[in-house]
Amino acid sequence: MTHQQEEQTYTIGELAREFDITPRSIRFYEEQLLLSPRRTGQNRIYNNKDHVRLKLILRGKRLGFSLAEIKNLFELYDSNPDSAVQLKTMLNLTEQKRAHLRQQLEDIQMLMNELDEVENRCREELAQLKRD
Amino acid sequence: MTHQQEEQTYTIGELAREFDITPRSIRFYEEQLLLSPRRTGQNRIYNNKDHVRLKLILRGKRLGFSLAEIKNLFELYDSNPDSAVQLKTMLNLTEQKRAHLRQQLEDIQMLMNELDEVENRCREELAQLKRD
DNA sequence: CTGTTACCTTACCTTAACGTTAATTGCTTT
DNA sequence: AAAGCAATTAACGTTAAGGTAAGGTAACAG
Repeated sequence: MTHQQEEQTYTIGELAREFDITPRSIRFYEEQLLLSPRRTGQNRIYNNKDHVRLKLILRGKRLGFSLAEIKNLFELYDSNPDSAVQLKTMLNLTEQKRAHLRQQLEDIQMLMNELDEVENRCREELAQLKRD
Repeated sequence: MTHQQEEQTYTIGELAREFDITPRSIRFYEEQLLLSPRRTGQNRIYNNKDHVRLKLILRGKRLGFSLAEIKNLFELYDSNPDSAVQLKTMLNLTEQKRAHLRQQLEDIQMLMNELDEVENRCREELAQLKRD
């Protein structure tokens, strides 16, 4: 019984559609060494690991990280965590990122509050207008 | 008793230092119509309103908004909310921004979780190394 | 065989958000 | 008066993240 590892694969077009980006972007991420899909002839074939990576890339982007930063994180994550030095470096970096995220959370909180106020004022004024 | 409204003012250098950006950036924001300080002769004089605006600009930037978007938000915020149409437009836009922020919150949550895992793994490995 | 579709590469173009440099101006401090 | 400092304008340079156009290949449909 040959145990075929039927791993799922994707074409570049499929990924582009799924994540609502252009193939150009995906190729660009590869050019920047954030992805490295297999090939069949010329064509790129993406597997599950690539799929996950792409998702992470986009998540990182939404949070305002540059592709270079995302690449760094990948490299850290992938690097065999063998030396204490490496591990400590990693801890430092995660702490930096954490600080960044905390700042963003704070910003979001303040903005949300302001949006609430604006919205309330709007609603009141709308109500006023209706009353006439 | 002449009630002097001693409003606080700032030079461009003071603002730059306070917010840890360059004067160039502040002038650029003005060029993009996000600020419009008074002048004494050639020199720019910023008041409290400008100070608040600058803070908002930077907050917006940290959240990934473009200067153009921030400008739009300012204009909406400033526009006299007189017509029902205007108010409804505003409500729509705030809802859009809200969705954006929610997405970011979700992203941050997932990233935080992943950072936690990575960190824990690192700490365990460090402990391992020490034990030898 | 022709056309369509999806993929490919190469190469140049674009936009946002400043950085950098240069040349100038007006204090104020020595 | 000279020097130093903070401000000014103008203009060109830079970087990131793709967009876009041109030309080419492979598979398949009619």
